Amino acid sequence: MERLAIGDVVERTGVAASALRFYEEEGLLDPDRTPAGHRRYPRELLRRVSFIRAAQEVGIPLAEVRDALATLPDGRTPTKQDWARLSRGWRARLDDRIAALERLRDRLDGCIGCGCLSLERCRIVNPDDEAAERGPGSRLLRD
Amino acid sequence: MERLAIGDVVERTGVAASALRFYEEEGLLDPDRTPAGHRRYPRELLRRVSFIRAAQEVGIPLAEVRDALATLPDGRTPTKQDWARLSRGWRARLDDRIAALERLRDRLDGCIGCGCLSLERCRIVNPDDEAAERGPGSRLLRD
DNA sequence: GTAGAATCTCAAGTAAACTTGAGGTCCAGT
DNA sequence: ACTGGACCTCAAGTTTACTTGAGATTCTAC
Repeated sequence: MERLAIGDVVERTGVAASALRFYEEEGLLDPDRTPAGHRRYPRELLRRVSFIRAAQEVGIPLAEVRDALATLPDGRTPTKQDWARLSRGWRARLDDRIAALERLRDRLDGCIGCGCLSLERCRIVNPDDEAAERGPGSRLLRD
Repeated sequence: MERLAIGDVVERTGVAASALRFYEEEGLLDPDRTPAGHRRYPRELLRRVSFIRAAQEVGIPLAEVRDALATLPDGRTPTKQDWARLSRGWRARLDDRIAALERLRDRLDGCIGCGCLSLERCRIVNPDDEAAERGPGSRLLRD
């Protein structure tokens, strides 16, 4: 069984058939077809599916995932190095998101203490501790 | 200026007027009205707006924010303790999300090393290191 | 060789969180 | 008094990521 039917891919990946078809429509996957038109997924495509789903967990939109996948060589099966390259850029995104949430959490800690969320004083609402009345007006959560 | 016009709220919070009206429609805000029907936001509502936007940053859907806000006492202006209570439950959510992203990152580190995303061996794709061929089939990213 | 499962395409629907537009009203300054 | 900007409502549109349904075909097993 070198090339899997869509149902097999559903079973192995947990990704719904409708989603697989959708990814194909969006240019993220391009399975072979049987003469009758049924999709056949070479095993290497499972790797793509995994990449797509994992990227989604990190919060990367499909359009960007498509662009990333488009940088894979066409013609040959991607190598470990190819995947590693994609994963590296992706790890940076993860770090950014984690850092942002941690900043938010730290500010929140201050707020639990004061219970305020006050425009003038609260650190989560007004991180820069900017005076509310002067300057261009305090914009909340500008981060 | 005890009760702000919608434009003032936009200026102070950076939240679009259309979004403020939307939040109202969804039951998250309930500003007063002038006799002519123009919205007037008491300053305390700015705190709600801040809470809503901050919650959004943490990834909490509006429906849940509405439910949280609904637990605030109606009749009296929420106290510091009220806000602190909401913030605490909210901090737990943040911790969960951070932890999930960190787990993902750690697994990703292994994958950058191996460059694989292989169904059988990759830690990000198959966290439990389950043999792919036996059992109910390896479900990816089940986490 | 036929029933039932699996698959196909294409169109439309869903959910969240807003935005945009049309058409009309209200208010502040000159 | 009048003009321009701010505001109003209500309906419809947008984006992302899919799901659902209808109607037709194909494959698998008995």
